[in-house]
Amino acid sequence: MTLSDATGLLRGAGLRVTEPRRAVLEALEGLPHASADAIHAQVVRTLPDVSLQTVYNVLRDLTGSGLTRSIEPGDHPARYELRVGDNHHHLVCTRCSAIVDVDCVVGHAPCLTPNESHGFVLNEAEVTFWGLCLDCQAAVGLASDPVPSTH
Amino acid sequence: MTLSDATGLLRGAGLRVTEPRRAVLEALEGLPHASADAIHAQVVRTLPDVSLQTVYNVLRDLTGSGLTRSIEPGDHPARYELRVGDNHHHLVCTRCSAIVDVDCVVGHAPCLTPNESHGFVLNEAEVTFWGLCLDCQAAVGLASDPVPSTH
DNA sequence: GCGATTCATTTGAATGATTCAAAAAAAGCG
DNA sequence: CGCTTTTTTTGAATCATTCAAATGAATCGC
Repeated sequence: MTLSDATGLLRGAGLRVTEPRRAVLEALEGLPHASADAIHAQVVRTLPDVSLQTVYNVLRDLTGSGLTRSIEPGDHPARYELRVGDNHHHLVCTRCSAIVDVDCVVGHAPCLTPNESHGFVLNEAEVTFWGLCLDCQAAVGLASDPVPSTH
Repeated sequence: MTLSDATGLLRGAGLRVTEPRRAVLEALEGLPHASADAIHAQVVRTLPDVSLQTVYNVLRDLTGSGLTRSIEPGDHPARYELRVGDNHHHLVCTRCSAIVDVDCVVGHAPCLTPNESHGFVLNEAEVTFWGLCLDCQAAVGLASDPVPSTH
């Protein structure tokens, strides 16, 4: 993300342009699905005085303005992403917490309409797929079966 | 839930039968989707000395044994339910946090298979529907439009 | 460009859900 | 009934997140 991209996004959202805000946007480009803590760690590499509290403030404002989206998988700390407005979903690794995006299945909006809505007016269907990522499959395989079996 | 039901469930799961454990099972029958705190409040009505810590311990053990399931919608505290093993999903009210069950759409397992699994081996698809429950629709309507419009 | 006003950031502390740890009590086995 | 293992209690710790007051910076009108 270029400096002017971030500036334009902030202006467009009616937010003041500040260094911490630009830095958080830039960090999120390189670290999709990062936690506040991880974003902070990245931001302080260029702006050493930015506090974690500021990162929380910035993420609150960005999310409130629709520039970022927060996801809260299970009991993990919240993660943030730049990809907004396309209602995509997530794969979460149960072992290492890696997260990757998955597009919503197109054609029949599969999960947006439950059988019975019990009178609820729905505005979002959130889908989280839990499983083992490739790396963790390998790691678990090694741990439980260090010598590849030939059977 | 009768006393012998709870006892049988615990025995069947290989867990020792204790009063707090039976009381938590009974509480969950009357309070589906209750938080640890809410379960505790119910349990102490019959067993005043049971601590919140014990409720957490019990819920950990019950969930570990498959007698209960925990759900963690967004940043809400965890909720617990007796209904296990049928992979149902939940409607959560964004205003009052009410939760109701919805069955998985039958016939085509809609959400269990994303388009691309990115190499993940999946073992669960969790679907959370966010919206306004009936009561909160009424309450919001009243607040924003106290005199029903005739237009 | 400059100053006033509004909004952002910092610092330090508080909160709330949950977990850890050690000691006391109870469950289940023989 | 007594022994061993597991559970419960008590009290404190942890972690992500939020609150609040004071300082500092960004924008608007001139």
